[in-house]
Amino acid sequence: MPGRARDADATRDDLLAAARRRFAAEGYERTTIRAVAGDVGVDAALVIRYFGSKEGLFTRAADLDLQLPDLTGVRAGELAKVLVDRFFAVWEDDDRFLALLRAAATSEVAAEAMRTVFATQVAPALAAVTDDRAPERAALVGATVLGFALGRYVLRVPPLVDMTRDQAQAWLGPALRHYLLD
Amino acid sequence: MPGRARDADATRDDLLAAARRRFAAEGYERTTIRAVAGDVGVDAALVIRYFGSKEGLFTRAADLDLQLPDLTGVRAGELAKVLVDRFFAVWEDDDRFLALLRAAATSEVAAEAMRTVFATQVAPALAAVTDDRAPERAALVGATVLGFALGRYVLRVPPLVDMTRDQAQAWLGPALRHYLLD
DNA sequence: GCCAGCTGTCAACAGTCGATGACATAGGCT
DNA sequence: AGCCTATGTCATCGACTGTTGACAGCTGGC
Repeated sequence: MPGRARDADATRDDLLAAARRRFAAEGYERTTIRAVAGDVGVDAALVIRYFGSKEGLFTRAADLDLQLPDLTGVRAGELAKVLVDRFFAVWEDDDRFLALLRAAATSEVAAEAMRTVFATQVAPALAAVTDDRAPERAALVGATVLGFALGRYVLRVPPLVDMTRDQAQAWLGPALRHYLLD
Repeated sequence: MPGRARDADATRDDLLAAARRRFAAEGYERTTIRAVAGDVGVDAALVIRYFGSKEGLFTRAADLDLQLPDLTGVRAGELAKVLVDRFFAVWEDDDRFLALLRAAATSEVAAEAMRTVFATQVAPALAAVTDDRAPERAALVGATVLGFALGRYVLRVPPLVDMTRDQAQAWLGPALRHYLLD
């Protein structure tokens, strides 16, 4: 019980949290297993034992659950607000999203993971409010929020960084509404 | 004159072209100087002699000139078409943009270069057609096209990949118009 | 014809990385 | 208490990286 108890599950969780921070801040290639292990105060070999490989660690660290609500019956005027709220929550509560976004630019595995998020989470949720061309609409909504997140969290373009959640909602709302309903 | 003439300028150009292809396809970290040199059939040390370092090579390879036209007096209905046309040209005529986009996700140098493109090319061009909140509007237009490019060329989201230039224009047009004029 | 300098090569270094397998230690169960 | 397994460490391997300095060969000007 003194200091670190020998609790494999807790160590695994710590490693995943550290991996998320590193992947989100530095991308896939610049993140080293040694650094992640060091953050937790553990040997790098343990990471390999627990997750098999660096790719295995990433896959486990960056699995993303958007938890999009059921949009059936949501009024058109409320749609964008609900979506933007949810995306902001995903972006800022956890490092998973940023880890996935940064890595997706250079890793085919991560890009595939991102496509899967689109296909299994975004598209089905939006299908409830669009009657035609659902895949295109979902892709355009995704591109919109990805572009915003890229500019705000990765490129750090000043006007996007300084924007409040409400301002972002006011700007993105009509665009999302257009992609979903026009 | 047989085979490769000993022409330093031509070799430099070949190296830059090869570097653009590699950076665009694999990102900054996965691109090795040895591979770029190998593509041209030259020793890796020569790359260092010509460009100083890997970062120097990247900077020279990924300098981007959008050549945005003067938008003064362009009718509101034509604005989006002009912009989308120009961006498609930049995306598909050269690998510079993709190299910069991919690298910007993991390299602070590349992110800074991207911010500079925003500040010195996009924002001034758009300032001609917006009267207030020009920086925000420019940033949102940038985020829109970046998000689209990310989905289409990097993540390869099927609906975006399959979209024709005209379809993209039809979808993006109203969104850009909103960001610029509303 | 020959030398000087531009163009390019070669070998190597110093560091880092992911991954492996042998080894140590702690702690619960009997 | 004593053992057995889960947990974690250590040393090391082999490959690859950016970068450097010494060297080689071609070519144009005197």
